[in-house]
Amino acid sequence: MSFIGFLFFIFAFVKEMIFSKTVEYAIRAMIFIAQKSKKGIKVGIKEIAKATDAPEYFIGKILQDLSRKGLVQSLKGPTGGFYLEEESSNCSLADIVKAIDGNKLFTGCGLGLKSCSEIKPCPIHNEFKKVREDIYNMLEDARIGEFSKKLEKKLTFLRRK
Amino acid sequence: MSFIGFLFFIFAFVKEMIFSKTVEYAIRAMIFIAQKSKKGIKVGIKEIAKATDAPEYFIGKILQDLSRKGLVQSLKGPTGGFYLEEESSNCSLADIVKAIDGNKLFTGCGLGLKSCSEIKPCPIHNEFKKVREDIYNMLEDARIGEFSKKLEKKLTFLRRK
DNA sequence: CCAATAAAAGACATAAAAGTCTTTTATTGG
DNA sequence: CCAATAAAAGACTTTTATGTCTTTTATTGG
Ligand code: FES
Ligand code: FES
Repeated sequence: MSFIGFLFFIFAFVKEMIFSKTVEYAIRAMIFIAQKSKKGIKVGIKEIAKATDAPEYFIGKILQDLSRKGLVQSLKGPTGGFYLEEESSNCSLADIVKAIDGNKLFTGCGLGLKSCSEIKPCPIHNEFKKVREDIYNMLEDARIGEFSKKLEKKLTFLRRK
Repeated sequence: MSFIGFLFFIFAFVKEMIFSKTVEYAIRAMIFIAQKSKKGIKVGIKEIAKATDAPEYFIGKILQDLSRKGLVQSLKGPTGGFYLEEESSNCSLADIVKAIDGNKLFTGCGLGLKSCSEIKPCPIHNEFKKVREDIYNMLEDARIGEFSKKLEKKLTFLRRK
């Protein structure tokens, strides 16, 4: 295979993840904001973008949306930025996914039938349903505020160099 | 909320599934072809599109691709169509996903870090890894040929009216 | 009040996914 | 051989996701 062909081969494998880019950036940003908020610090978009390795303007749009929906708080002007009130830092990753992409991930049919149905199930319904519920539980159990300690200790990361 | 607002509310919930449309159509089509192949019948694109409620030209493209990759067999001309050789009907859903979208779904980081890593894990690495493995096992255990009986008995469905 | 700051809002641009159509090639039965 | 058939190939369009830039609005400290 030629070198160019090899590159195509590699890029062919850069697709299809569970979450959209928007959701990925949103979760990383929210976890970062939560960490700073615990110290009473508000953070600006530039800092968030750097810390989470996300496109600056894009993460701005996403947070603007989450802000309208009340999942994150913000303040304009000098000393302004994004932060989380006590209640918001208890929000789950599932809440973020729902706010951005709705319930489809948690209720939709794995093979794309118009809806998931117990009565007229698709061939993988039972197995898929279980996985879907596992995903939901994982995201519902994960609260935005709970990641700070491990991040501080550098046991987990929001970006990779 | 206005009626228009309500419509937007509804449409906001039509996004973000685990599989791409391409993968969904591919799996439905492959299961259908397998069912017919057991009876020694080759099926054309029009019939596949109808039976699986997929866009005709699009499923054509998808099967063309899978055919090049050897996951499905085809024959041109009258009495031609798509069919599965014995070996192909033992192929797993994981094989189909891999052929179309690569390994990202099975190996990628849930929060979109450049790669998933045990050494520098993202905050949800452990939980996500488990879910990811469950998805892989579900798809690897499901063989294309094994769905025919339930489809015949109308216990499962490839389309919903 | 004012200048600086930072998010909100809205318009715009690009890339990728999804879907369609037309032409070509292979196969078949007569 | 020939006409009909059906997939392969390739070009194309549309839609959605992703990403960028510019202008407006709110807030602050001096
Ligand atoms: S019907 Fe397909 S997952 Fe339930
Ligand atoms: S590092 Fe994110 S899932 Fe492994």
